[in-house]
Amino acid sequence: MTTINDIAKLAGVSRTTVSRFLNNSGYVGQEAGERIAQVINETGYMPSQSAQTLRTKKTGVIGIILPKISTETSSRVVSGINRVMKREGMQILLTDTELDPDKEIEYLRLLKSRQADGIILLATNIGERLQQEIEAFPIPVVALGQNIPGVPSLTYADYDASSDIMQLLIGKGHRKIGFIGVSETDPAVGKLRQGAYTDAMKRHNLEVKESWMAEGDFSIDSGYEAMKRIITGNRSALPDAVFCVTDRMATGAMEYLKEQGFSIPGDVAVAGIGDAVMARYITPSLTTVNYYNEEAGEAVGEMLLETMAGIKHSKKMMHKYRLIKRDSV
Amino acid sequence: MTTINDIAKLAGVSRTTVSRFLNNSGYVGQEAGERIAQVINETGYMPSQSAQTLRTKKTGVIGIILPKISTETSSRVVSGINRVMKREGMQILLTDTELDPDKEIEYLRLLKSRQADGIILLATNIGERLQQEIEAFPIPVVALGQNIPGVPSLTYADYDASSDIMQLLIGKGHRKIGFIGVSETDPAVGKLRQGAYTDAMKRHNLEVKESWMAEGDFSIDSGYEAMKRIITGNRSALPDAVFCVTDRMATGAMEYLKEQGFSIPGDVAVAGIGDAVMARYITPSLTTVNYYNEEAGEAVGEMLLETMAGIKHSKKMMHKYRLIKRDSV
DNA sequence: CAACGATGTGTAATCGATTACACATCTTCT
DNA sequence: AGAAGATGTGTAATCGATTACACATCGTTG
Repeated sequence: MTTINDIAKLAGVSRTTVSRFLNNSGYVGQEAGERIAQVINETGYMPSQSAQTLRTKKTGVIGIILPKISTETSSRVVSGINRVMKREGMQILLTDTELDPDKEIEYLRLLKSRQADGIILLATNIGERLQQEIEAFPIPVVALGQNIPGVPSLTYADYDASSDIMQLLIGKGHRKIGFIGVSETDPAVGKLRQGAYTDAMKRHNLEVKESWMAEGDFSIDSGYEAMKRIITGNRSALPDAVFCVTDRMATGAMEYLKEQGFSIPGDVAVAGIGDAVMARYITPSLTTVNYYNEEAGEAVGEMLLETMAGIKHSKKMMHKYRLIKRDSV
Repeated sequence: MTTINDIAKLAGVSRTTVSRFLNNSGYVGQEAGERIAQVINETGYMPSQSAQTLRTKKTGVIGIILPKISTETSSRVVSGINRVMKREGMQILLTDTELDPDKEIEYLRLLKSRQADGIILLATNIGERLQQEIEAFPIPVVALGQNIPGVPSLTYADYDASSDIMQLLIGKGHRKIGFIGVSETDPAVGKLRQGAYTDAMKRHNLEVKESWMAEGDFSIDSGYEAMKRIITGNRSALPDAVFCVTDRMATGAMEYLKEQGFSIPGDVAVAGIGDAVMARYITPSLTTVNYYNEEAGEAVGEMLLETMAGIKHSKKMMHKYRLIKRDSV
């Protein structure tokens, strides 16, 4: 590998001058500059990032901690983050916790040792230890999707969006509404969305039957199984609609309903959240909420940038969303 | 930030001993070791990656150059790569060319300056310049999906898989088979799959009508538009099947056909490639080919690891695939 | 024309780790 | 008992950049 010293030697100047040329700091003479430029071109020299980092403490890398790398939501968000980071000439270091909370801490530490300039955390469930770790953390951390106390967080409008879905369902005349959710250890998807469901039911004096509610784990299959449990457990009093907290689970639920010969939305209406690409192309097309994940990614990206620049950003902002009415309701 | 010097001071030893303790190289006394371990625990010290890299030339990071970050294929592949890299304690640096060939070179250079230990390249179209760049590249590069001369490459069985699809279509009695492809600048998806199509047609003495062929750009919409062009341009002699080179374009094509009241597969059969999640849940479910992208990711990962270890791996291997027969054919 | 600021370049310290080499003890073996 | 090896630790050079400081030259100004 060619180093700055090689360049200096070849161009007949000191490495100081080369460095000045590269960062255009200080003065560099016309002639010297040209010689350096030439040599750099010929050699294809690029400064060693690690040496630069060692001196400047800036890596130009931000870390993203994802619950799962290969989901539509993740990749949309990453894409958004990528856009703003690219603009700033920053790279992204990806890590994947596979839904294991211990790994969140592990990766936080790892990103510290890699001296990431900042970290974006897409947590699912947030524990005591996580918060403590971040508390004394030497590099800026921002969160997306979950509200983490003491951390600048950008959250989705989970409660409002879910309420809108419920409003739509009820507006269409549905009264016996079921619910397919996820574990309440997930504050946003688990708690908030379920809260919106029960609140809406109560507000309209509708009965919330325990047996109309089932829990999945985000997967399509778990939606299928949850729907099955609801149907088989309520032969005499079937719900006429089901609110699923993710599109994937809604897809599974629809799959089961279709298999059993139920018409959607005739017999049972189905709604989801997330606006997966799939949602538009399954039959019937799925009513859902679009969260603008990519924009959210851009937004946390900006948020992190500002936090890194020292701007106190601890106020959490809600992000816009859009209800998409299709044929499943 | 605490450094190795701080630890040394606190533990009352020299930084050499601390380093030896950390890497357990050389001897470290029982007592000294305990004191060091203690101090490290108390301080939460982690060695500076950049300093280590500067000395050892190893970053523990590999770069991935993707054509597009937010696609199902990309995220599956990345997930597979991630699995094997995690096992080796390596991190992943992601870059996204947004289908711009110039960026492939740009990112190659960038990853060089970041001293990635290796690079995995998912190229789409491969030019002269790219090859030259890699030729003299100081760090190991492997490719996935495209066969790049001089670079260890893992390619999918594009030709065979496409042939199987054609075989299936023809076996089902279809004779007037249309084709929705992508630009031939993409050797794998563009050329190979189209080659399999025309070869199969010729082998069976079937006419290949120019107007039955259309080109898209991977997007669902482009599949829709391509299908539209084929239908509107052939009112008198409609194809009775269409082979689409990706599931997304197949989805778009089906969408148009359904809109126009064609029955699938009754009037027109449709087949894709890729086994997108969606493929199983649209109606009718889409006949396609699963490429085991995640396993392919693991495989290139291993390939890169071996290349990094000095094992000459220039022989390209084909990866397995699986024909998935569903209801659209 | 002396003084001062602008311009151009070099010397050497520094960032935080690793590691070759040297040195001191302590065992163990003949 | 003396030599050879094992054990434990420290000194200092090194990796490739940035940057404070010093120095030289030149044009401008009062």
